[in-house]
Amino acid sequence: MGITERRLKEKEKVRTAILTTAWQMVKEEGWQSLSIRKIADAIEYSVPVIYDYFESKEAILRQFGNEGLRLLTKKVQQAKEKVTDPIDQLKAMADAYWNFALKNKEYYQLMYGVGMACCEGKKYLNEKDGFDYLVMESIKEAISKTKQPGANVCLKYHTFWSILHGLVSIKIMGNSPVSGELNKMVLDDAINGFIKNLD
Amino acid sequence: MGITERRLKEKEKVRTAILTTAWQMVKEEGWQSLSIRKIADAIEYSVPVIYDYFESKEAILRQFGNEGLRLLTKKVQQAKEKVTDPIDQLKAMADAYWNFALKNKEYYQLMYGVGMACCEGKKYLNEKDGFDYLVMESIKEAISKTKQPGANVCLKYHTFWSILHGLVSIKIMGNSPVSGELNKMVLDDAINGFIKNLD
DNA sequence: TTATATTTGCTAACGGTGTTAGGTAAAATG
DNA sequence: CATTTTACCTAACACCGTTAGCAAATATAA
Repeated sequence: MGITERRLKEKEKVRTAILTTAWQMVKEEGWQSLSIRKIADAIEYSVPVIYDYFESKEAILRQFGNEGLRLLTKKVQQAKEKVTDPIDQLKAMADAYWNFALKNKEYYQLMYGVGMACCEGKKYLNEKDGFDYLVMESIKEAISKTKQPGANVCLKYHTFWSILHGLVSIKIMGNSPVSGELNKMVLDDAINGFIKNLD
Repeated sequence: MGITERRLKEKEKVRTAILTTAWQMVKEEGWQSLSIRKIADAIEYSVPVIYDYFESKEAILRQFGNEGLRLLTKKVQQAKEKVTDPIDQLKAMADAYWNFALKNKEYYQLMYGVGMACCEGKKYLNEKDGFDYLVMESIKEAISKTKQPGANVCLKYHTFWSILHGLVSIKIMGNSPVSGELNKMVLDDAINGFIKNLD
């Protein structure tokens, strides 16, 4: 069965060629200028061939969206594992989130629709699986040591995430009048406020 | 000169017809489905006529963007004027911002590129004129009464805005697992944290 | 009033997009 | 060897923003 195997591998080759070409284009010119036709042109196939591998352009975007989510979750998890104190964990995770988003602007844009086509949002994410769990765990632990151990963990998680997302998307959109270093200070400031308020 | 006057008024009529038709479409089907051709069709003119009134589609969007900004600023200002204590002002402004964004989703999306085409951001806003000033004023005053009157006002403003924007854009994208009432609690929670951290 | 100039609006096109119908030639299967 | 499946293509459909160029109506000047 060597022949069909080679066939399968070549199909896989085309598939990855589509993805890597698409990714390269996005890195170079942004999501808005990514087109099926350009991909087809670059991999030297005709346009309909793309549709043998992906049912639509959106399917390609979904692929990247989920990939980004996986990478982000991994980074956050690794950051968390380096420390044990829940407060430190929250700080480390905020840092990791921030760094990921800015180093992988394209992923973040796609994942959360920051300045993207197609507003529906969430479209390109199956679930926000790991991240919420990782954060809520630390919050729960941190809260248990305070005067109000009955505080709503889900609410606190949502606040945490909102702060992060707001900061990141303002930064990514380039709407920020604040320069690079100061931005990191804003992050620390906001997270500090969040932590103080846990108590 | 009654004739030319009537002419001018009729030109103005077409211009506003373009805008109101566009706005209606956006309200009904979102920004992504707004097209020059559909507008032309709806106002029963041919396509190039649109270009006698607006130099491009982007110019139309800019129009709405600035309009949204003006409305938001007004709402925030009104909210601020109702109270005198700076802390209360910050809370009131946060509330006003939140309410405006959710009641005028379309404006907010356009203004800050939440799930929109064309990422560049800020594209549709001349300046973020009034809002920043209004907020910074209250922050300055609030800080002066604390132990650290030397804190960076600009940084604090940026933190404040990030929290708001994060919350709002998560809510608008429908990515939020949190329901309506809880969302308001998240806002209050986050702003409380911010205020505690001013001290 | 007539001749010229300006405005107003149109059709038709250019180059771009995602997507699909339908056909051909090569390869795999019986 | 015949048949079916696969791989791939050309050409089209229905959209999009934008613009060139023309015809008719109107306003201005002689």
